[in-house]
Amino acid sequence: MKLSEAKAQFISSWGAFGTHWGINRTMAQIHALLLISPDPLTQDDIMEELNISRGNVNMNTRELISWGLVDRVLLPGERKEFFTAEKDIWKVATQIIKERKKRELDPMLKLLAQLEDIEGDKKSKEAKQFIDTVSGIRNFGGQADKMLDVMIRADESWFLGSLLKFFK
Amino acid sequence: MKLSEAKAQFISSWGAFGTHWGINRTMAQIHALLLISPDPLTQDDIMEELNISRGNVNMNTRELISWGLVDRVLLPGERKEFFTAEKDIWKVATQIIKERKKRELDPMLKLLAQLEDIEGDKKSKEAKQFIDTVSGIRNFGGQADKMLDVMIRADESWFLGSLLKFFK
DNA sequence: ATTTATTTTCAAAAACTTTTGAAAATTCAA
DNA sequence: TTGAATTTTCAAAAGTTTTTGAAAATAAAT
Repeated sequence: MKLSEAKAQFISSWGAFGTHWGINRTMAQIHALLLISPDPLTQDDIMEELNISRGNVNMNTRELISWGLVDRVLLPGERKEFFTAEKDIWKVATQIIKERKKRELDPMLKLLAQLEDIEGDKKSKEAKQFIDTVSGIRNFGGQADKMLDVMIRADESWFLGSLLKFFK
Repeated sequence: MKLSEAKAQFISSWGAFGTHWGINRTMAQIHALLLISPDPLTQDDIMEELNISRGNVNMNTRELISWGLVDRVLLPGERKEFFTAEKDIWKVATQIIKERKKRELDPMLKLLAQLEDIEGDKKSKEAKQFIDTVSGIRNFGGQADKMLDVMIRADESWFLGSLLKFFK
């Protein structure tokens, strides 16, 4: 496979996979493009490479920045802004986990805590199943939360090394 | 909070969270409803509880069944089909991980393997960064894949117990 | 074999999300 | 300042996904 072909494939697939991960297609494509670009790119570079509008690039680069996956860089002597992506995949994964935990898991656990104490008859079959389900999810979520906290704080080599030993 | 109110909240939030996890809103709501229902429900029960059409219930229950999260049950003496959800949250999580691994991670790793061997000059800055990025993702994904395999096979108590010791 | 209950299908409608592009705002240099 | 380059915004258009509901198919009872 030629490099140009492989690049196009990578960008398009990363985009498709992104949609399964709560990230929209274009955002994931821009991310993919920046991941394989050795040097920072401008808005215009991205527009041209991916054939998308200026507004679209602007909106999605900002979203990538808010996810902590992309940085704006200013090159000396250049008027335009450049964008560059974190290349270390462990850091990328850690950052995504951190954001999703904050945006999804933490609010869910907060809500479940509230739902657990309901008024009135807790002896009915209905109430029992409700409380059981909610507390089951809350427990599980709590464990996951702790585990992710450790992962986020962990150093890559320490973590992967230990995990491999653990699962060997 | 009253039970009815808490139930409605749970269903609606589970639906909202589902959308972040590659499951559509209604599918997640039906799942939530079944999770908190002590007894199996019919298509009509679900239609009524969630105010959605028959076609919608039919489509989404089938999808839930294909994810292995819901079962069709036939109650003796009843003409209609009933639906029931697996209530053990560890099994639910395991099942979701298994399906997503199959649907997303495995195909991605397969593709990345193909992209790694490109023709021609592998010394250019462009080619180097591309190969680096792809192999980085592939490595990371490979580790994740192994780890998830172990998790899927693991028994809850063994797994959570060990993990807690490990992360204490 | 016919009727009745139930489930499935799927085309069209509704709802939702993403993209565009041109105008407004901002930034920088002369 | 003023003007050119660049970035941002956002309403409307395009695209995508989900939902509906009625007709077709299937299954069960009489």
